[in-house]
Amino acid sequence: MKELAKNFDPSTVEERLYHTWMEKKYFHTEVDKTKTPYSIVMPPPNITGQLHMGHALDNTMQDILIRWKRMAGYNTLWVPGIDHASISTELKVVQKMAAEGLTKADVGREGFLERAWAWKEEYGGIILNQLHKLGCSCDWDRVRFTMDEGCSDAVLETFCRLYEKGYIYRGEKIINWCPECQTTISDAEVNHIERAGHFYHINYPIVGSDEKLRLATTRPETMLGDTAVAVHPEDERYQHLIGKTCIVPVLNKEVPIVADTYVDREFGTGVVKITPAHDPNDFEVGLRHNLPRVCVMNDDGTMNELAGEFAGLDRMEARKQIVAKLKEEGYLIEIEDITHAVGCHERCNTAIEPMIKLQWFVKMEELAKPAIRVYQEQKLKFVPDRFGKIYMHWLENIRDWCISRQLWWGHRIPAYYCAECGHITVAKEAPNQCEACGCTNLTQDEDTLDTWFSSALWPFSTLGWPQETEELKHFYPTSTLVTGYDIIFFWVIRMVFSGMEQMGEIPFHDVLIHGLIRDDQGRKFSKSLGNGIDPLEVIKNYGADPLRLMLITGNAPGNDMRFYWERLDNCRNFCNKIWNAARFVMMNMEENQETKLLMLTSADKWILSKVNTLAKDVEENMEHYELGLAAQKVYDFLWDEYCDWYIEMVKPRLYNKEDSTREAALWTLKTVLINALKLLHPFMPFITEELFLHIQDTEESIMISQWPVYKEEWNYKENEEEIDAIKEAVRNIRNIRAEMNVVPSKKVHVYVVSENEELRSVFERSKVFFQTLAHASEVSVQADRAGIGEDAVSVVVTNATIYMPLADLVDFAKEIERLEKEKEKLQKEVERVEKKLANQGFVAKAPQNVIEEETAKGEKYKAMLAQVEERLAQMQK
RNA sequence: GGGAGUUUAGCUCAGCUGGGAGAGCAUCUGCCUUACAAGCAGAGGGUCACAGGUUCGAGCCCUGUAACUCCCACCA
Repeated sequence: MKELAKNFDPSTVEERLYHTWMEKKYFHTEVDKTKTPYSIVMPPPNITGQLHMGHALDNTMQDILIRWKRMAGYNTLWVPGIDHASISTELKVVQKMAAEGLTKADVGREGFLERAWAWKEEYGGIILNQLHKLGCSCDWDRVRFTMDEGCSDAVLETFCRLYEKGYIYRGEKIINWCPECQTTISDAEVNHIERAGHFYHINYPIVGSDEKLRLATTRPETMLGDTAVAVHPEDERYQHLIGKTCIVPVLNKEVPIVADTYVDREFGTGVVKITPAHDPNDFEVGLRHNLPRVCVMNDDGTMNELAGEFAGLDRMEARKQIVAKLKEEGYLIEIEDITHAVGCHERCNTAIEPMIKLQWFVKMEELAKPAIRVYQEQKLKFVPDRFGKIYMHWLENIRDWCISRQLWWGHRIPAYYCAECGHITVAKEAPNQCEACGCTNLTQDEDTLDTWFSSALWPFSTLGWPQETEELKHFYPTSTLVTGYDIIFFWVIRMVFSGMEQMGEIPFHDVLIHGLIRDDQGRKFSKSLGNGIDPLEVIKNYGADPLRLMLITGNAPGNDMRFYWERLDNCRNFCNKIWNAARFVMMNMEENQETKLLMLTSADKWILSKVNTLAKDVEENMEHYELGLAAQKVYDFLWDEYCDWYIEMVKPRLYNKEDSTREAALWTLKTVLINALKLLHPFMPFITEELFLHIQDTEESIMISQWPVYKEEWNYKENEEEIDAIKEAVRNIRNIRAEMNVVPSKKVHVYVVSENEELRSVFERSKVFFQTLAHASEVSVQADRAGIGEDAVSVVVTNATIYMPLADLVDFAKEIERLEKEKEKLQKEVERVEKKLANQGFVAKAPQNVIEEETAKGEKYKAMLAQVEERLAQMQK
C-alpha cells in the first residue's frame, strides 16, 4: 500500500489520472444495444473564445451527469465539439490581417478562408484541451466541428430539403443591417440598449394650405427616404387631411398623407412620417399603401446619392446637418431629450440600421408548430420548468429567420444563379447547368449561412445524419441538453424545430438550464471590466475538484451565482479533509489481512445505515437534476458523520490490536468510504479516483465501478437510534464542559442515570465513547443517583440525566439558575405540544405519522421536564 | 407595454411534494488530542421584504404592495 502525502495536492494527480483514463479509453463509447442509452451533445464552444467560468459550469454539469449514468450502467455517450462561430471568427481573422496591413479584399475569398482554417487549426483545439483540465469525460474520439465534412453535409441537406418544401425562400425584406460588420443579422442578435437621444419635432407643410403637420422623429436623417405621412383613420383632428399631400422639408418632396391604424393617436401628435426603406413598421405601412421605398443609405452607414446634398456623409453627421438645416429653414420646433431603446448589434454594439435587402429566410410559422406541440405534450421538459415559458413565448411570436450573411467564413449558400434566365438552382453539389434553361453560366451565391443554422442540427449531425448510422438510431433523441438561459432563443429553439423537421423527433428529452456566473459584486464577467477569472488559473491554484464542487453547490438551478474565493477555500479544505480521512484509514490497514468473521458494532451498523440512506437520497436528487443538493449531502455525510463522529468513535478499536471488533471497524471504515467516494466521484473525479485506487490497492478505476444503490440489509434503524442517543449525551457533556471552561485535559467522572434498563445497557456498552469523545475519566451507568455527590453539574438528555462532579468549579446558585432556564424551556415545549394535540382540527386532519411524532415528542419533553424538576428539588434541599 | 426572477443570520446563498429555520465565510471562547491547524470542540446571531387570505398547521400555496435584477416588445 502506498503512503499518502499529508495534504492533498491536485497538481500531482490530475494530469496523471486524466492521462490514464484517456489511455484506457474509459471515455470512449461504442453502441451497446444491451444497455439503455444516455447521451449528451456538448454545446460547442466557439473557436474564438477561451474557457470561461460559464463553460466550466456548463461542462461540469454535463460531466456529472455522464459519470453518474456511466457508473449506473448506462451506455453513455458525450459528444464534444467546437463551433466555427462565423461572425466572431471572421472579425478575429480580419483583425489579425489588419495587423499585417491586409484587408479581405487584398487576399480574396480563397486566401481569406485559408487564413480562417489556419485560425481554426491553431485555436480550435485549445478550448477542448482546457476541458481536459476540468476532468471532462467526453468521447474524444468523436470530436466534431460545425464545418467538418459531416456537419457541412448536414447543413446542405437541410438547406435543400427546406428549400424544396418551400420553407426557405429568397426575398426582399427589411432586415437588421450592421454598418460596422457589413452584414445582416437576425432579430435574436439585436440587443435593445437604452441610450440618451433626442426627439426632433418637425413641421411638415400641407400642400395647398397654410396648415402644418407636426410630427416627431428620433432619426431625422431617414426623412430623406420619407414617402408618406400617416395618421390614424379615425383621428378627428386629421380627417380633412387624409388623401392630401404634404411637403417633406429640406428635401422639398411632396408625399401623400395616408390613414393607417398602426398610428397611435395618443402618442405624440398622432402623426408619423413613413420611411418604408428604413423602418420595419413603416415597411409594413408601405406595403399596405403601396408606397415607394427609397433607400438613402449605403452599406457602410453613409448616405447615398439619393440623399442629395448629404450624400457621402455618415448617418450621424447627416443627422446633425439636417437638423441644422431644419432649424435654419424654420421647420424645427423643438428638440426634446429622451432615452430610448436603440437596437444594437450584440457583437460590436453598433446601432443597427433597418434596411431593405434581398436575403434568404426560413419561413417559421409552420416549423414552429411541432416545437410548440412537444412542449405542450410534455415530451420536452425544461429544468427548472419556468424556462419553458420563455421558450413558448418566443415560439408563439416567432418571425421569419434571416439566414444569409455577408460573410465568407461559414457554410456557403448552395444556390446557383443563372446569368441567362435568372433561375435559381439549389443543390448540394454544384450543378453543371441551369435546371431551367440548361446554360452553364452559373454563379454561386456569395453569402454564407447564419452560424446557428449549423448549430441547430448539432444533436443529429454529430451522430452522423443524414447517414442512418447506428449511433443515430441508438442515441437519438439525446437525453439531456445542458445550457445557459441566455442561449434558449439562439439555439435550443432552433434545435427543437430542426430536430422535429428533419428527424421527426425531439433532439433531447430534458433541457437543463443554468444561470450565469458573476463576480463577487454580482457583475457579469466582461473584458471591459477586466473582472474575468480564468478557470485554468483556479485549477492551477486550487485544483479542478474544488472548482467543480464550488460551481455546483450553494446555488439553486437556473439562478445566477457569484464567484467567491472563500467558497473555493472551503471546497479545497473539503478535499483535504477526505484526503486525510482516507490517509487515516490506510494508516491503520495492514497488508494481507485475513478475512475473519466480522463483528459489526452499533457504530458500524449506524454508519452503514447512514451511507445507505445517503445513496438513496443522492440518487433521488440526481434524478431530479438537483446536482448541488446531492453534492451537499455527500459533503455533509463525509465531514460530519464519517469524519467527525465515526472515525472518532472507531479509534480506540483500531489502536487496540487485540480488539475483537478491530477487523469489523476497518472493514466498515473502508466500505463506507468507498461508497461515499463513489457517490462523490461524478462531482470530484480526480481526488475520488486517486483515493479509490489507493484504498482498493487496485488498478480498476472508480469511474467504471458500480454506482451504490440502497441495500435493504444495511438498514439498521435500531442502531441508528442507539448512536443518536450517544451523540446527544456526548454533545451535552461537551457543551457543559465548554460552558464551564473545563479544558480537555481535565478528565471528569461521568455518571449516567437512567431508569430505562435498555438505555442503561446501551450506555454501558458505550462507555468508551464518553471517555474518548467527552473526556470522561470514568463512566458509571446506574439506575439512581446513589453515590453521586452534591457538587455535580447535571444535564438532562432523553430518558437520562448525566452528572459530572466538578467540585471546585460548581457554583450552586448559577447551577440552579441554569436548570431553571432549562426547565422553562422544556415547559414551553410541553405546552406547545399539548396545545397542538388538544386542537381537535389537528388531531382530526393531520396525518397519522405527524400526530405520532408530536405525541412522542410530548412524552419525551415531559420526561425530561420531570428529570429537571427532580434535580432542582435535590439541589434546593 | 408584457413576462420572469429575487427579497431568509453581519456577507454570499441553500431550504426538493406545507409538519418545529440551515450551510459556508465572518465574529467570540477553548484546544497544536498520534488523519487533517486547510483541523477539533463549543457559542452568539434570523417577527424567512410587507399586508391580507387558504389550512389543524405557511419560509414554502393564493391575492395584493414595495424594492432590486433580468428577459422580451415596432410606440415613431
